[in-house]
Amino acid sequence: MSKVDQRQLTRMANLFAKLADPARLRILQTLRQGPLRVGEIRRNCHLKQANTSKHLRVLREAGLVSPHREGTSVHYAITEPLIFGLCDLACGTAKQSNGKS
Amino acid sequence: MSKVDQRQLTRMANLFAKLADPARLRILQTLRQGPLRVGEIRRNCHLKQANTSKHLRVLREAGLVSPHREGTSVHYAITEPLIFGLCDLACGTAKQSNGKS
DNA sequence: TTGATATATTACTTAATGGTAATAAAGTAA
DNA sequence: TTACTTTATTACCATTAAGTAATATATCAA
Repeated sequence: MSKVDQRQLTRMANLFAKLADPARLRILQTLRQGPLRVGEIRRNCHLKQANTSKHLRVLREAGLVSPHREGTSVHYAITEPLIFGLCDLACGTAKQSNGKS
Repeated sequence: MSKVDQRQLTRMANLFAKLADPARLRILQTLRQGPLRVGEIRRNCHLKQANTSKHLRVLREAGLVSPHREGTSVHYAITEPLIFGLCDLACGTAKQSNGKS
């Protein structure tokens, strides 16, 4: 990361922003085992229907997950497995670093 | 990351939130080479004085950097080098994943 | 067509955040 | 003490984002 320009910093910040939500992290964690329908995600994450849809949209527009219609339901799958490296690292790092935010 | 509870997800999300700002990423990148005074950080990152101070506070309260007074000036140093693993990973991941956020 | 189910979107409120100017506080020197 | 420098804080504005209820859309079945 010796030479990172402003655009790249902004892209990195945007990616971090997508991951800066417990609900979305939970969704990603849930999808880690494989694709799921929206309803399954919603139940697993204890989210309201509209809220689930909004979070999935954020992840979808960020290119982290992708939808696949199957009848009346829509399956979502991880499209960027690299993010789990980020999640795992953050999981370890966040264990002691408890900012008083 | 097989078993992550809600608290841990929140901690992870909080950490990601601290990194979800280009100015803060730039500050961290600047400090990567070694401690710097606030004024130097401010000039290097092209930030206003108050803004620099605010971002440093966020990073400080998150436990990512720590201050050290030396006369009238204050030096800031990285206290959690692990975050650079996150930054480097995000830097690589963010190159292609361009969400339209 | 109607009805039922699954998902997405809209409108709205509330809360959090970044940037800035002005001010305060801390340290040093004279 | 006063004056100067450096950093921190406050008050304010504008923007963004999360959660929710209501509505819309899509698909299939009868």
